[in-house]
Amino acid sequence: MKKFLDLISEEMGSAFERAGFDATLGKVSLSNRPDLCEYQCNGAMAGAKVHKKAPIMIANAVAEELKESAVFSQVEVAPPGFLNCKLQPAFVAAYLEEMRTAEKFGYEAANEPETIVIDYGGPNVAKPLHVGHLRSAIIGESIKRISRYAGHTVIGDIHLGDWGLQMGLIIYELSLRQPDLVYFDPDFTGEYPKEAPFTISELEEIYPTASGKSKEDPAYKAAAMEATFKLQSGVKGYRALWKHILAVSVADLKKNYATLNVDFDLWKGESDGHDIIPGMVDYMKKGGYAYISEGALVVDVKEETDTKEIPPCMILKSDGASLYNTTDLATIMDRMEHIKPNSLIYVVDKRQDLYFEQVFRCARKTKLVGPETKLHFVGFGTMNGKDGKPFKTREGGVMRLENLLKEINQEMLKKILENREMDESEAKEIAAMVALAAVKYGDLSNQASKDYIFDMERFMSFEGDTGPYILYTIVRIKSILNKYKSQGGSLENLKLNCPDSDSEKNLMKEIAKFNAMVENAYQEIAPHKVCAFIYDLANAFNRFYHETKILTEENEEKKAGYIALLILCRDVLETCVDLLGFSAPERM
RNA sequence: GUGCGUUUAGCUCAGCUGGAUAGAGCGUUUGGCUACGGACCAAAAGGUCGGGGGUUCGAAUCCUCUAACGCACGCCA
Repeated sequence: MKKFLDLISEEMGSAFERAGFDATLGKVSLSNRPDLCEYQCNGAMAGAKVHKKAPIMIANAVAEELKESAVFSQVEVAPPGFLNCKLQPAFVAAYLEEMRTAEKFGYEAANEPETIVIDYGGPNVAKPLHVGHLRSAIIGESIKRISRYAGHTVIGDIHLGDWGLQMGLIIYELSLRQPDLVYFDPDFTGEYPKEAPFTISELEEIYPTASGKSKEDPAYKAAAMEATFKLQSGVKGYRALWKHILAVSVADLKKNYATLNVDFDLWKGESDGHDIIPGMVDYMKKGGYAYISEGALVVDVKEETDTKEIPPCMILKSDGASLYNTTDLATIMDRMEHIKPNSLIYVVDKRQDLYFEQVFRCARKTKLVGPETKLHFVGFGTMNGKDGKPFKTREGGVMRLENLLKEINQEMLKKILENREMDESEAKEIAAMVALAAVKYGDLSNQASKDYIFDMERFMSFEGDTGPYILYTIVRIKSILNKYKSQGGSLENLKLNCPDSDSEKNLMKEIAKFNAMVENAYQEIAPHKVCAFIYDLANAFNRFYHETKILTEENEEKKAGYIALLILCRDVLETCVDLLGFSAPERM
């Protein structure tokens, strides 16, 4: 379906043409003077120069052409040349009726689907998720869903941190605690046990302990590095142990991401790049891209247009070890070879901007990535506390994600039980849904690139621009529809009314923005536009609801039309909420 | 030091890519429950869009200078 504004603009454009002016001047936009009109066109002003005619004259001529329009019920001219328009209710209703019955509400998904890899999440193995991981998960998940809705093949890759010194630390610490484990016996030739010799909570304790020791004790650190090296060079027992660590950790991560309603198509990690690193390094050397500088292997990524010095992209450290850039480049190489994406999107802390600039340039220069493949860095800002400083626990430590969510769920449960009577298990389930909406909406309604203040009290409020308010609106609609059904009404064979109140027409116009909004959110990689849309839509619905007797409407046909509008409104809202990565309960 | 980002109502944030009187929410003040969920709705007050200069019919938006804050700047990830 054509976009609503485009249709209106076409009508306006053809009037410009008939009056002897350029049709492209007929671009119509939402009015910023709602007291005067619904839509406006400023083309007469823009066209004054080209056509060497006063704007007011152009506008008058155009308005004259639109007197019998099926689209506009009113076109007025205001100095110096604004065209102020109102729409025919029947035109609005017809558009909505088409939307209602169309696939995806008339949103035209891409007819040549692209393959898009989204790299987000980025947790470290054996370390609990903390609030720093929250934004990547929430934003990445939403971008994935939006891109998918736009018709593309989207692959979400978690990109685990599973290969660095952290692994050596854990293995070494284990060797001290349980030296008798077969993994540490170099002469062992049998099968290693299937069960891991530790649980996730033990792992989570081992890592910080080991990390602390290595900072104090150089000998300990050296031993851990030795263990890292042994692991990376393929010592069997170490690899077997590493696999256990990975398995235990991934199982726990899956559980945690599931509560966030976040899931990944690929659970690849830095380790998956490891095997291709030697080949890649070779390739970069042979191609003449990489050279030794200050002992390290680097690729120059400077460009003439740079306004500042861009340091070279480091491929190998001076001791020959790989680093972050190395595994990222290897991962890119791997993805280009096996997935051949049209586009790669990284949802990462914005402080890594320069690193990714280097990595992207390096990937292009070395032709790992061709010019036809897009590389996007979606850097997100820091999640701050109410004091404007990075979010911490009350004690000043790093907040575990699990604890944060638990706290929020409890608060929400309390709120819900205050307002409604229901049994505890249902209340808990609903509280979790609403709490998740609060957290996600609170995050996504801000522009991703900006820092934002994580104010749980505000996010959890049922009033204002919040997740719970959106859910409340959806639940309210569902409740009305249920009542309608229980009164014997049918939800089938309905048809929208021609709107006869401002609030009904206004609600329809809000819904009509849907396809343009999705397109925009996809193009701009901007989930917050979805939030802005549903907030406006929820407001428009509540206004309509407040002014309209729906179930007590005596004219059955009209009542059915209201119901059709409610269904459409609910469906659009639920679709959008799904694009953001949460969902609405039946009641709350 | 260099580069990037941010700066819009008391607070938290939008601003559709240059349009008329800059918008929401929270908070404050006020009004509205005999209808379908008042967890709602309506209204008021609140602004030199960090500051200066420029571009043009017209600037929060584009250019330039400047200030404050944040971040990043080769062997961490």
